[in-house]
Amino acid sequence: MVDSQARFEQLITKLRLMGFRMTPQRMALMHLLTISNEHPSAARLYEQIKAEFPTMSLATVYKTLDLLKTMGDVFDIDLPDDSHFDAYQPYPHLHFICTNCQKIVDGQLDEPVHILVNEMEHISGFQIHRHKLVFYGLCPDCQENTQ
Amino acid sequence: MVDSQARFEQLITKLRLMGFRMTPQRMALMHLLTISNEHPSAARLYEQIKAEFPTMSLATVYKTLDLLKTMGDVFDIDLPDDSHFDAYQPYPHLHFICTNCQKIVDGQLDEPVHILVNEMEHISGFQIHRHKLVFYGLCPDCQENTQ
DNA sequence: CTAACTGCAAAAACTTTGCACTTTT
DNA sequence: AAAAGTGCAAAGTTTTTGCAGTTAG
Repeated sequence: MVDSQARFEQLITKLRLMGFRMTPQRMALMHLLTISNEHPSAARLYEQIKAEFPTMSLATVYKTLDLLKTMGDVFDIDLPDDSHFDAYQPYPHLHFICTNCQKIVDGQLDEPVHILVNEMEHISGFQIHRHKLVFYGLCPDCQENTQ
Repeated sequence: MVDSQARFEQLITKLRLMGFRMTPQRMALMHLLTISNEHPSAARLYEQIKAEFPTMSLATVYKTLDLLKTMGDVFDIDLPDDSHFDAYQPYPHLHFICTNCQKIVDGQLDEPVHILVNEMEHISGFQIHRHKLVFYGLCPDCQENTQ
């Protein structure tokens, strides 16, 4: 277990260094995010903070989450943009998403993934039926163009 | 490459067998989904179909997507429900989501994942910075209770 | 003191739903 | 002919935005 208090303070230090102000609202949200193992929705975060902090607003939750996302300290389990559908393919597959040009590329599944899934079933005790593997990074084109 | 025409026909057969009717709107949507490698949003699907099929409605796109999702032939790259945030943790990690009780459980990353990521970088040519690994299935509790 | 942040309320974006009409079987 | 599906329009959700007022630095 990682010391969440330490992570919390580390985050605060980082934001201060970057010139952001430390408001009680931000503190509360960051504390909640670092201290808990849950994966709350924006609305749930709002409710929890509001309980001990009646002046908190949903808009501020969103604004702060945006800030943290931009800085890479928080991320959605969802994709950043809108929903993208993927038709069934007879083989399970995975996705590469370029963080520069937003391109989504399909990948094939092979040996290492099967090994991974088996291992994960073993570790988690879950009966795994489906999985979603997404890798973010620079695609070959964008690697060239940003050099 | 898999024969997408075959997948298309396979899907149609499956739906017919299950007693669903084959409307031109459904055909068009299913064709689009199986034929392309893209990962379109609902709105984009709607636009594309509407171009050659002016009577298509967004509502029908959603209804059909729901149907296909329920049958497991299409899935969102996003999570089914609302966004859930995850605070930065100094170590990258993965998630197990129970498809019965919706519980989200964190997992640790270890050897097999590092191997996987290296392999994926190699295969895709992407410079991978981040990844999202989500496994869906029945958690231990729900495995018991559904037996 | 002033630039940044909050919180309201209004707007935008996305998805779902009800119901009369149409179409598949 | 009957059951299922469509499409409209309205409602529900979630997220974003503008701006006046407040506050951290």
